[in-house]
Amino acid sequence: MGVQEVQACLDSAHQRCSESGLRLTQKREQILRLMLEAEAPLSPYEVVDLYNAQAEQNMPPNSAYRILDFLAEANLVHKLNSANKYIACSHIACSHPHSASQFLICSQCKTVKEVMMEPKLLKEIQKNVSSAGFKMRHPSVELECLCGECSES
Amino acid sequence: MGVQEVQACLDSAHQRCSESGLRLTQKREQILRLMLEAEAPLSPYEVVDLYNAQAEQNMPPNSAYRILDFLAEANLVHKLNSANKYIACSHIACSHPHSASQFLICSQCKTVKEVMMEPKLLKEIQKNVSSAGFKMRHPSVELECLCGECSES
DNA sequence: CTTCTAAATGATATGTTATATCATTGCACA
DNA sequence: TGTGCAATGATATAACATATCATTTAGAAG
Repeated sequence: MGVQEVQACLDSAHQRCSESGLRLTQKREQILRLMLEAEAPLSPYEVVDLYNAQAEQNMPPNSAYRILDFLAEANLVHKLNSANKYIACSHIACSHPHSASQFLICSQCKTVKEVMMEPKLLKEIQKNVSSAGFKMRHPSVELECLCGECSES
Repeated sequence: MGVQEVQACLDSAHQRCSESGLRLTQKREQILRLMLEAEAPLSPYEVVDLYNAQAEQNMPPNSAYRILDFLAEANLVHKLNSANKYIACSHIACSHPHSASQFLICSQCKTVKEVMMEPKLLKEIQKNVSSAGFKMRHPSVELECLCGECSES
């Protein structure tokens, strides 16, 4: 993601936060920037290492956990439960609303692709869920895959 | 699951393993029995504790990890990646083939319900995957939900 | 511009989960 | 009944996650 795009995301993030009364503090913004630039899923400890290397500071792990949780709550990053990692949302700067995401996770090289689910597909899944007496809490799906490159080799 | 059902699953598991050249050793069978009786997702360490309590032995954690991995490879238990837990497959003793599973995981009380996906639904998901150049490796889906009871309170 | 307050972050310790390495046991096969 | 490989055990330690309390900082109120 280019510098301008990152900046656009940060601006948009600031706006969305202030609209909903959330505080996008300096640290949180720094971490969000880092996630946007990474464009790959990062664990809290990886975030710590990256941040400390870049900022020559010493963020404790619990801060990284807290900040990532905040960003996930604010829908600025997604939590990939199956990998215990976080990845920047690829639609922060978009203005139009989005359907749920499918995360395709290559179990070999760990790249992640976020694709949209058709509303119809989401509805079908939710139908299964509700007929079992459950309610979906987080309309996203993580799938264990092989990416194009890895499935060739 | 009743005693007879558990036994039927174990018998079926033995047969399936010998057919495919896998060794369902005594330890592995004991762990599988334990998982079948539990009917709930268990972490490797929970398996260790249960086993040690029942058998008055002292299984090291790495053995539990290895055995659970084996059972998952053999499709006798499912690995729930989002929870890092394992749950006995609810269809070991069935003779007919099965479609992929949807695991509905209550994020509050942690109960899990395994429901089947209609082949049509699975196909749609796979279509999304392949049009992104990926291949599904494990046709199962874990969904963060609230169960009936928890969504009431 | 201060002062107050609550939220955010830091420091520290420790609990929990996962894995690496090597020794030992046990089962299949000759 | 040895022999060799797979399975398991023993041990240590790495990696991950969280709990608790101290400190700082940002925003509200005066």
